[in-house]
Amino acid sequence: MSTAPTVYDVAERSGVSIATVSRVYRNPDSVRAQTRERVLAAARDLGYVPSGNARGLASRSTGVLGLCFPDYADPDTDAEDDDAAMLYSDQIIRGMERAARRHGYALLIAASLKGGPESLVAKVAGRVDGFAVMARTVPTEELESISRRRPVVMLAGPREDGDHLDHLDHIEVANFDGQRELTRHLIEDHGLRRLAFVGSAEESPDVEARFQGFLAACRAAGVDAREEPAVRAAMMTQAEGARAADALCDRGGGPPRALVCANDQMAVGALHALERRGLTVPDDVAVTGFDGIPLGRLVRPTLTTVRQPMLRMGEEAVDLLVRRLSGTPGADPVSLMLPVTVARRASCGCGPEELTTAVGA
Amino acid sequence: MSTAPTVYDVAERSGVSIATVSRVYRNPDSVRAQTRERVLAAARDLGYVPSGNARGLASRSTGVLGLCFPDYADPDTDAEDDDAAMLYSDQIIRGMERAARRHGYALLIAASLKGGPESLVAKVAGRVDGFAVMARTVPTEELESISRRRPVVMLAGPREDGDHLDHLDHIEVANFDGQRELTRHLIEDHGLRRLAFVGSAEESPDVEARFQGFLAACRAAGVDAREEPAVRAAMMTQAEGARAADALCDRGGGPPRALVCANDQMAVGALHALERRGLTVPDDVAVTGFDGIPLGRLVRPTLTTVRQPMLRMGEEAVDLLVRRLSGTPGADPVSLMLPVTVARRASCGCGPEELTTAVGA
DNA sequence: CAGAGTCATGTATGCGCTTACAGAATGCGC
DNA sequence: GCGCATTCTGTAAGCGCATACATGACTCTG
Repeated sequence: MSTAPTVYDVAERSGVSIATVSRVYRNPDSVRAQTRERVLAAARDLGYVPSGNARGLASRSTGVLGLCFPDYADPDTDAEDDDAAMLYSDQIIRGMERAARRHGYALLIAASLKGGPESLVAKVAGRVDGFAVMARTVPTEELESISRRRPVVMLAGPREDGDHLDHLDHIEVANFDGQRELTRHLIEDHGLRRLAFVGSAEESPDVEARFQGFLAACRAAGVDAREEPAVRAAMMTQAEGARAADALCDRGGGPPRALVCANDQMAVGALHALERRGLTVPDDVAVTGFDGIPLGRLVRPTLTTVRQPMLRMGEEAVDLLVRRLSGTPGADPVSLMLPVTVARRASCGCGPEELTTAVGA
Repeated sequence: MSTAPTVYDVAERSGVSIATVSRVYRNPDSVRAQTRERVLAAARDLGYVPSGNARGLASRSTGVLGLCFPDYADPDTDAEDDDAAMLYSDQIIRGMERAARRHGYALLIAASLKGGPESLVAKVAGRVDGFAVMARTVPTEELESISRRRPVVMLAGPREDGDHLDHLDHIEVANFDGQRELTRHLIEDHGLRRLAFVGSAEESPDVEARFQGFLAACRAAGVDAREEPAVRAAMMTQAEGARAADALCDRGGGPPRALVCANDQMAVGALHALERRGLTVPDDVAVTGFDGIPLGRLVRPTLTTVRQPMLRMGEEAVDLLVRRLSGTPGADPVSLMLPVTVARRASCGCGPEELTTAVGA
């Protein structure tokens, strides 16, 4: 790995100036064909690759978009089973990559490190033309500051009214409507009335919106529901989901008729916990999730859930960024709400076939 | 998005020199605490984010690793069904991202564009400290030239002996052993003897290795097998898999007893085609794939296949790159072969439970 | 209180490229 | 063969940061 060749080396070897070398790459038509060939030949001989850093520095743009996502890795997931490890952040990545490619951008991705958040921001924000952030990955204050200088779109986190982030674009999904429809289904179509919502201890606007949807459906049907989630899991993982299910079963009055979990991972954990206790899903207890991760179709019974359009969210994010980058700077912040799909599978008593209903937005 | 603030702005605002500002970020301990605070405060006020480009230029390293992968998007896949769209490149991405994060790197990803290959290389190679390439994503000649100046690891493509690429690290999976074991299983455990291999028209070392494994198993069992794949699909997609299955059924002598497909997508296509013809899998015709994509477990009958350890491949790739970046330059090229897992599911006559056997390496 | 030793900070240069701008070639009509 | 419009190419000035080196402010010792 000797020192990499630069424009100077190529220029010298082909007997032109560095400006001409640069032109060959940036604007080929502005160089006479014969000269161009000489330059390209020299570049080939030397193994020349233009430095993205220098190029970016000089031209003030990188041609790269970024994505910061939380480290959702669920340590409970069987490491051997790659499929199950695919979470929905992967789908956002794929969606963004596709859209970015269409627009001629590459994609830089980084999960939040526990190490100082500066590292995340430095790694991503400093190297891209614009980026998307999954909610609560980066401290609000930092985002606020960064988003003043370059386009940022917030994913899956509802706009937090009144705070300083209300000037950045953001994309969310119909958490409320989806959860309400799913809950309505449990109540009206399956006749369940003792429902328990499994939320999370961490403050999450998504989870809160889902809980409100749950409450709305309960109220609409005249079902008694406490104003607080029945359980708040410490983390939204399988282990915590299992623990939550156990806790609910051990409470006075026996297990509820349905566990409405705020995400799929917890729901899968709950499924396992109930099975261990000898309870049958959905006959003894129905279980539902939220997200639509692939694992939900692999478990038995298959998991009834609300599917988020993650691929599309990634694509929309890129489209927004690109629009910002090429558009008028002062444009008003955009807020998208994407519809979700209620997927009724076996764990609520439907199935084995999957039935779906689009909801929201 | 007015002009982004720079070290100069921060320096001025906090009454220090730009060198001190730089030190605050690069080497905080070398600056007096009081000064540091002043600088950080100014940075915060201004919304300062260090330019990755300038940093990279000056320090000659980016802290970013890259991945180039082919555009595997299968247009046949139902766009609504995000799960099914997850291919194994996604798993490599995830594996690389995880490992990269552990080592303090971010990950830049780009699928090959049809547009001039220069774009791919310029986008990725020029912006990273090292990168992985999925086989045949980048023209050999270009790779050859680039890999002289920075670490490159080739994924899933067997070393091509005798060509100029034999000096770069590479990671492959046990294509031969996996396909041989799977074929042996069909012949010996299910007693099938009329097998047809569905290969691909494009030249692919992976597919070739798989075919050789197939042949080896046939020979070992005294089964008559032609020396050429029974069909070479134009592309390795569902549509082409279906077409291949139809072609085989229409040949004289009726359908074979087993379709051994070179990848999962074609196998899924074949499944559909056979169903349309009123043939039952596995009773009339057994079908097998290769890769282990999530979709394989979602189709009915579930797909017997050879699972590649993609997550691990991504992780190993990053480990290799990091080692190269920190190690002695002249070290010999490394070649890893990762074991695969034969997953026996319903489409070969096993199942409904999945049975697995590790093979190779 | 001078001189040596530390630590904190400033000065100056270059990383490899893009891009005005200026200058050299070339072509055209007359 | 001259003048002028067109190409084409070279010159030079940064882009924002890291860092070697120089400088200045102190502390400590004798």
